[in-house]
Amino acid sequence: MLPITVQAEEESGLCPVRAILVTVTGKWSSLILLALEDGPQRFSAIKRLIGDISQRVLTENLRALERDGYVRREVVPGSPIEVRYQLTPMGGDLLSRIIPLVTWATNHHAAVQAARNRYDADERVS
Amino acid sequence: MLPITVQAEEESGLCPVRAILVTVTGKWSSLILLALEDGPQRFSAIKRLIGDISQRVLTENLRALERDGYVRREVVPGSPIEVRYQLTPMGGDLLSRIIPLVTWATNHHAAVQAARNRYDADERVS
DNA sequence: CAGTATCCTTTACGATACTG
DNA sequence: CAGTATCGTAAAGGATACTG
Repeated sequence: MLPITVQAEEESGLCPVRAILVTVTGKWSSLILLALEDGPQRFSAIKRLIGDISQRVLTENLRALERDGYVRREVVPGSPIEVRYQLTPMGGDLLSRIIPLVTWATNHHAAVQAARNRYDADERVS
Repeated sequence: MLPITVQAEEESGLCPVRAILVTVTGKWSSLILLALEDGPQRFSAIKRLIGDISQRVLTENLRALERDGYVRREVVPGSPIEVRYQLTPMGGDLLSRIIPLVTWATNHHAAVQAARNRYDADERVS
């Protein structure tokens, strides 16, 4: 096993590593980080890239990512105003560990789908 | 940007890669996979390793992981019965992409905590 | 444009009790 | 031991309307 505490610490909330993973492994976080891979993007561009995320939830997630230091938010004054989001160095570093996972998923989604179909077929019988 | 569809496909549900990521990036999945890193474990051992997961939720998550082909469930008859869970080759392969992320989190949790403190302090002022 | 505010539904989860 | 069943709570998320 890795030298990390899988188990949460009872006294002081969560194991610090768990505290990071909770954010990173959220439903939207990795997708948002991915959307910033090629450089800064405006709010609306990120929303368009992901597609099925609501404005409210995107804002929430961007704030959480900003809070953790993965993303920087920059307001360009004007009317209408423009807000750019970009990866910080730490965010880029994190993304470089997420990308292998996404690549893996790209290469294995057929195998996973097959496994699901097999499982569901067996379920139907039993 | 990577050659994957960040955006969901409107017609047929989700982009297949997204369909994998939803499971993989769940709150518990990576922890369960991690608990199986060193070899097969019984249900109760996994539960003890993670600590703060309820029996119901652990069962649910193990079933999902089994369905996707990452984990194999094996019942050893007897009384009381024993159920072993172990990684499949595909599950082990997936875990090898998750571990760098966990290692990264281990090495950066202090920096993230500092970023959070900074952000929260600024919030208090504004 | 980039949010905020509000409402409402869905999902995830924990706790507890029970069983082969 | 390894579940299943049931209940209740809390968090996540979608939809819509409104604003500097």
